[in-house]
Amino acid sequence: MTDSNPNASLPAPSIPGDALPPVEQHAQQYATVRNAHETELIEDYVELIGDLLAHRGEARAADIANRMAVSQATVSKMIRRLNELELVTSKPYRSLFLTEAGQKMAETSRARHDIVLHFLRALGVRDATARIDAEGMEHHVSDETLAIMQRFTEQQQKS
Amino acid sequence: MTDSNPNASLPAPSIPGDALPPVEQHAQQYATVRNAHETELIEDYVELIGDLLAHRGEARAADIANRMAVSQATVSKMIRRLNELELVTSKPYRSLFLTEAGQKMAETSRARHDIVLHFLRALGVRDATARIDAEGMEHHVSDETLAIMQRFTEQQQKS
DNA sequence: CAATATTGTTAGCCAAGGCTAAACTGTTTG
DNA sequence: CAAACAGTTTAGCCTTGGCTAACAATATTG
Ligand SMILES: [Mn+2]
Ligand SMILES: [Mn+2]
Ligand SMILES: [Mn+2]
Ligand SMILES: [Mn+2]
Repeated sequence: MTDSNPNASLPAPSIPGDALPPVEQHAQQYATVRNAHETELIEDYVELIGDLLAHRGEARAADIANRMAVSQATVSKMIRRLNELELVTSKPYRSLFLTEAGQKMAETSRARHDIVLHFLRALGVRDATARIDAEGMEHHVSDETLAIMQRFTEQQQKS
Repeated sequence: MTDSNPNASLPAPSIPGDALPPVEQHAQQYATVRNAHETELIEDYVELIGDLLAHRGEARAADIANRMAVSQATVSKMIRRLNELELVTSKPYRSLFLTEAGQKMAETSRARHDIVLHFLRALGVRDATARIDAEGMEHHVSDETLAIMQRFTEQQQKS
């Protein structure tokens, strides 16, 4: 479990900027990222479906495919998964709806996404860039950081 | 390519917080994230190998497995891929080295990672949290945002 | 220097998330 | 109302990134 370092007496090659974190902490970093990637896409689907329902009144597979730039087959397969996870309900060839759990996830995801987006804009990032960065960053921001981002944005607006 | 909205005369359901972005822009958001996810793991491996070489003098598969909390088989398979991509050179049962291209990628990734990490700390995020968040966020931060983060950190340090 | 422990590789499995092509359903329109 | 069109599903393929189990090579140590 510890690093193999059979020859610690070798000269330290070049000055290391920062030391490596302890193995357990380092491992936690990567594990958390892998974890986030497991739910990331699910969250984006559910969030998008929620937005389509709110703004358009319905969520069709074709709209999702267009907005995600993905084939309709891919969306169809994903919808089956969302159904199995009981996040959406759907009848064949019909529009989609969110379950209770789905609505909750959509709301949470949307809120987090907005905090990150507004934070980036408050930082001075151009809108188009902020939107792109937020889409990826949102899934990797802890609650702690999220709270700090929100505070920062509010402060910015008061000035 | 446009949204299907066969009944635009329906009453807009609830007040939408923010409008949906235009389809093309929205699609770009998701496409950029998918793109980042293709190179993310490669970058983390190369960066870690570079760090191990710098701080430990050698990069062994077992160290990578421990630090990433992943099986040795997974690492071994990945190393074959990195070899094919000509990012590392390796002889069976021996330590790893980075090619020219690999060193360049390691340097770039490390620099980006550090900017994000230092930014989060400057924002007031606790170190352990900042490290975890940075590991995921680094792959989703545009050059524009990166530059702004760097400036912010420098400003912070001057006060 | 032989036995043991550690490290690395290979084979074979699995799930996720893409794709295309083909078939099917539902809607619009001549 | 039949035909054409648009939307949806299914089947089958591929790559990535995990895993375990079995085996092979190297390193350590009694
Ligand atoms: Mn997202
Ligand atoms: Mn990500
Ligand atoms: Mn990194
Ligand atoms: Mn990373």
